Amino acid sequence: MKRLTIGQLAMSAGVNIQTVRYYERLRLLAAEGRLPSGYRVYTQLSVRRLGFIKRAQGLGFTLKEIQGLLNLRVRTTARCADVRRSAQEKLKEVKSKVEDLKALARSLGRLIETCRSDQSTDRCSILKSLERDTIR
Amino acid sequence: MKRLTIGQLAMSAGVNIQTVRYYERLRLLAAEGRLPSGYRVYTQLSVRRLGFIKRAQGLGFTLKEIQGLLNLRVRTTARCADVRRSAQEKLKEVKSKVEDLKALARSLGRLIETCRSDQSTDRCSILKSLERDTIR
DNA sequence: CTTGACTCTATACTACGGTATAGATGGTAC
DNA sequence: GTACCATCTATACCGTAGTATAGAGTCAAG
Repeated sequence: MKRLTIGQLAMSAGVNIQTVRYYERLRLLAAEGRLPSGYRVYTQLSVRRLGFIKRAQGLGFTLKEIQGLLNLRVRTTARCADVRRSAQEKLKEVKSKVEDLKALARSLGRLIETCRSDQSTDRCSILKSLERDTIR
Repeated sequence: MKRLTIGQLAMSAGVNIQTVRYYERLRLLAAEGRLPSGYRVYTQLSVRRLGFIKRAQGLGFTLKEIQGLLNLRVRTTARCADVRRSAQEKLKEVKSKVEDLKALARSLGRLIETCRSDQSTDRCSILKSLERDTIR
């Protein structure tokens, strides 16, 4: 199996070398081994694991949560149901955030529509609306 | 208008007193004035402003971004058109954030659907999906 | 064999969004 | 008038997720 240095691994995932070492400190990503010089050695497994971490992070999981996911994978006794529950919780959060943002977008959209741009600030409907509790 | 102490204001929004002073340092929330003793004095306006900050924060805005939203209201020299433009920019941001989150929700939903909860972890599709590049 | 890029450890620093503490003073109820 | 709680300033600390730097050692090309 092809062996990689820390620099090559970092490159493969587009992260900083320090980030890889940081993940190692957090016990998220161990090197496969060390050269006599002390250089860390990685393999394709490391590339996949790092990829897993970055993708999960992109899905809104914190590093701590990712640790949990990775541990589930290691403990063969763990149930898929646990992982599923974790993802479902995340999904609920994300959906509610979407609704909140859509409400804000509607508010902003409404304000922009009613704003006549040729007026001075003291008659701007956006500002007037922001002064009241119209936003939510 | 009813006057509040910092403790009452903090209580009204369910935040820490230190948080209120922190927002003051960040120029997000100034006290209406001070008593001879130096105690900060707030009004219902402060309550609404703090409420606005917490709501916007709940919608995923950083404190810096919230500053921008609040400045729309504060800069009296600005022309209404400027305000409108700012609001439009913000709307664009919000909409794109919504799209990102919706994509994230779809990914999570797909993963949850294909995960059969009666399987052990080594066959869990959520983990498999994260391991390969199936997501996105 | 030297040069330059890479890696090592250790430590410090960053940004963000707070929270806690110390020591002093203020406000109020009894 | 004395408890006792609230508030004041200033400074330090927390967790999250990194990024930067110093000083030493390593590797590979010419």
